[in-house]
Amino acid sequence: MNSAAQKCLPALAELFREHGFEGTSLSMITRATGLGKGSLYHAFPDGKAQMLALALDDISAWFENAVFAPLRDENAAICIPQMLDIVGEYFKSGRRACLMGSLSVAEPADPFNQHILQYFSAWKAAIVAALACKDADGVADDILATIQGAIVLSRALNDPEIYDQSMQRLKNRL
Amino acid sequence: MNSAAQKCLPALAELFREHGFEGTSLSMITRATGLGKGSLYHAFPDGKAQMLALALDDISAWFENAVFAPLRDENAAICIPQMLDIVGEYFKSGRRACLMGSLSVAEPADPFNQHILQYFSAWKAAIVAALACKDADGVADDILATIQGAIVLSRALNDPEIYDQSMQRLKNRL
DNA sequence: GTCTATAAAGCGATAGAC
DNA sequence: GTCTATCGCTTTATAGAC
Repeated sequence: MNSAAQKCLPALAELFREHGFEGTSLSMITRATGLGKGSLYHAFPDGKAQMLALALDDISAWFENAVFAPLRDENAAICIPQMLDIVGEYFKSGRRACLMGSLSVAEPADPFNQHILQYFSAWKAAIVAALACKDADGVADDILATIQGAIVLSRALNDPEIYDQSMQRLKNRL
Repeated sequence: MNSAAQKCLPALAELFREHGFEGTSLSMITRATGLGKGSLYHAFPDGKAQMLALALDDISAWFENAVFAPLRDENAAICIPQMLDIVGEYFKSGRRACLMGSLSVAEPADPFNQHILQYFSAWKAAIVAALACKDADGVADDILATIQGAIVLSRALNDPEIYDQSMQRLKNRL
């Protein structure tokens, strides 16, 4: 993949986040990236589906470095709350949707289910490894579900405080 | 609204749930409902947007009767777990997405934000009234976020048990 | 009230000049 | 590597027969 393609992946992710896969048109993409259709198809020969697939890979890579890796290096009591802070910043306290999460509840799904499954599996595995306690599996599910649910609810009620307060309560009960 | 329109609202909701608003085409709708375009535009003069709007109203009405109303009639210790069971059945342990929730994280949103806000506000208010305890607001957010997050996660990991176990843990900590 | 036919616009994708 | 022009198709929506 060339650097022009690499550079526009964040903009693509943002579009898919806000409008979904079918709701994001090539004309929206040319507008947002400043690249014509010719350039886009030079960078992404397989078209829109590849744009989403690579945007998802880009997101996974970011999480691997910024979220999953640190969980393997420190002890749970410290690193889980740290993770929640980093993730809260990434999702802008729920103002920003989770692309992986939103694709898992709607959209064509089939071709991208693998990306989504791998993302959440890797995240969960990293949390389980950090916890190393009884029912770590259940607690990890609880953490991930609370994050995803807080995003949905704070967006639905248009109130980022709901996200922050949900994370505070999550920290308290861990 | 005529009865033919009323009758096909559940089928419409199911389509929008699985494919999103933009991902659901009129040809998919004619196939799923058995109604031609002429009939559809007779029932829904304002087209696809009205189909979604009325499907959302239909969902809200169902929740009002089956979920919100019972919360106002009984005491919290009994009715909250009962609500979780009814809702779990409705969402088929996360196999079925929440249309309101999925619209709140993606899609055109703007025209439908009001429906979504009202749905979650009413649900939250009913829970708060049933709880009648300190920080009822926070606990209600916790309940709603856990439900929404459990749907996202169990769909992403393709494992309905995650939904059921999340609800079990939620009951335990209430 | 339901159908078929059709209109107008936008879609994803391609070709070819530069 | 980026552009413009264009293809073929599907989209939403409408018109009019029955």
